[in-house]
Amino acid sequence: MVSESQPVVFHSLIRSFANSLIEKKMLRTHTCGELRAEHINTVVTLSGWVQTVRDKGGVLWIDLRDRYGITQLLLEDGQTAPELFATARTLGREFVVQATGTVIERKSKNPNIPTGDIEIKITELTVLNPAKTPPFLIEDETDGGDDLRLKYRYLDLRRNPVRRNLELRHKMAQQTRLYMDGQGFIEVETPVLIKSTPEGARDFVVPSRMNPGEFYALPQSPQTFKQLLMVSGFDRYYQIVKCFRDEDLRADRQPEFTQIDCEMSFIEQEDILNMFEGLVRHLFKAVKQFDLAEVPRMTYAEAMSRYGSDKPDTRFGMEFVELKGTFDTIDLTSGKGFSVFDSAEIVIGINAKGCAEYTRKQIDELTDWVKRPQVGAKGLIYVRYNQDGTLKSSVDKFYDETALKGWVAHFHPAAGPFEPGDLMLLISGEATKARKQLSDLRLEMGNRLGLRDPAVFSALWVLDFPLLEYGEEEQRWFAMHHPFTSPKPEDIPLLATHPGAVRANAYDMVINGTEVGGGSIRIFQRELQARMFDLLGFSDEEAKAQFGFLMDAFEFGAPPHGGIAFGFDRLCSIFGGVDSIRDFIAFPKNNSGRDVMIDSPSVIADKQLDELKIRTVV
RNA sequence: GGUUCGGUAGUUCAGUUGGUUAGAAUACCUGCCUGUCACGCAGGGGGUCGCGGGUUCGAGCCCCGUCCGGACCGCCA
Repeated sequence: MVSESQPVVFHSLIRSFANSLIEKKMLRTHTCGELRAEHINTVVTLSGWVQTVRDKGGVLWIDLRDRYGITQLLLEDGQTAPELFATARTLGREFVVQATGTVIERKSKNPNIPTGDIEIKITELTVLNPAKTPPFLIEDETDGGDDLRLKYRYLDLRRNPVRRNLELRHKMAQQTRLYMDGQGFIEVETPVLIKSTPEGARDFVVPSRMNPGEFYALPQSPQTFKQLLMVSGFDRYYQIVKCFRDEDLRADRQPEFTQIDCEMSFIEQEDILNMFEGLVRHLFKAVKQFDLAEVPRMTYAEAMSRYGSDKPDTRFGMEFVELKGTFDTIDLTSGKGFSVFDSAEIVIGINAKGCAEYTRKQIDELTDWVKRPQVGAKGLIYVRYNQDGTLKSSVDKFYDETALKGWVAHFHPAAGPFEPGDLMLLISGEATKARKQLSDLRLEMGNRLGLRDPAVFSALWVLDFPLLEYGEEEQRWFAMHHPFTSPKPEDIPLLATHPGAVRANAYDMVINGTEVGGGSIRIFQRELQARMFDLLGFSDEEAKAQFGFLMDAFEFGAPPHGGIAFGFDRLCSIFGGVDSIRDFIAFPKNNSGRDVMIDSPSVIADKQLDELKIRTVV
């Protein structure tokens, strides 16, 4: 469309643009989204991007687009100057143009767009800047793949769906600040160049030129700083803050992401739960006009036994039923002996309602699905409750109908009453693994049965997480949340005897199966904090070197405190009803942590490496 | 680090058992068209089939390697 061999045209473009500036004419009097029937007969000037040109010969329309909408420009044979037609016929997609004309009523209206009653009969048309043909369609339903869209993100951001996501994000941030401010919280910025710590996720590190051989780390969260702010007496702090983790990416994980980070003093867990249930409810109301139901609470242990997950999707039931295990179980000892069940620590199942008509092929396919390495089940047992009341299972060789009827009767109402037409899917094995596998299958069945509607919101508090988990490889205990999390007072005696049984004053908020926020009541006494570090395998010296400043601070009058942090990007994506957080971030990284638009990370010059004293001399 | 799917026109994709000149849609270009708004009609241009090697009379298709991308597992206190 625009060839490089048009210097004359370009010069004239620049001249006409200059002229319009010299005439002190406004580049626009209105946006492309605001003109309505009441503006008819007004002379207006619009500027924007050419969405499309529809040339009918005797009449030609230009759809002019900006962030606010699309307005149709009209050129008509006999009414519009021929030069304007000539200019209009040079326009390509995404040219930036300015047009002046009169708002008129359309002969044929378009009820699908807000400006569809009017059009602009133009008298002036200026190309402010031509454009190359974009590599993908700038339309709601684009033909561009993810990679291409990221490479030309500035074009992708012109599209309505992505722009709307950023507008949603803006609204979420605004409403968060409104709520937090209303509750007396103060927003304090904490440093970005901080200190690397061995616990938790990998740090991004930044070499220090002035301190050769030494490195800053970018914060995984402002955790220690917000605790220090509590010691300073800022009893209600929050921050909408960038955090960094050098771990592998996912659709819902970026190396840099944003948290709503909060901390309060002189509070108990109950205060935090109420305060931030309030925040989430406020956001739903203000942004989605949705009245979120009171957020139910569930202990970690309960979540694991009912859903096999610490972040269950509670938009649908399909709860676990234990046929063998630790809770409400039945006798599975069969006369013929089914070694798989006999040797299993646990046998658990779900009710896939209405799936009894699944063919052998479909069940085989499900079996293959759970046997994939990502899920890792050894197999899948089914019991089909036929419409005629008979039962058919994959273990008919081992269990008679009476036994199977016992299983069916064992399915409690929360699992979905087991009725003719239903399909029981059972997984057995070691408890932790089997629960995880059945949880994966439950979510997959939820997807297949359309039970995970993105327009439905179900929130949940998960409470009483274990304080510690054992790392088999390292042969030591790790903090499940982080090392500043306080144990439940009544469990403190267990620290010495059964560390794995100690429950933490820690809580997560889960919405639609996604962990959107998590926090804890912190340790605020030096003694207990030192004991935690000891349990986590820190020597006194290490603890002092890593967190001495915090331990010191605890000796200068630390108040009882606790807090929570919400994953802001995730929260936005859930509000938007989308799984990926990428389209709620203006310029995200791809799956390999690369920004394909600016091509980073990239190599740096030897000179820079020399200055930083980190150059490897070969 | 691993599993898996993919890489063919600007773009999104199809391409049979290895066999003639690699197709479709859309985008782009040209012409026609006075009420379009996913405009329509007619015509046209556009390909190192990611890259390297191998098997074969013959490779988009098979094999090996490699690069890139997606989803997932590990990882993410």
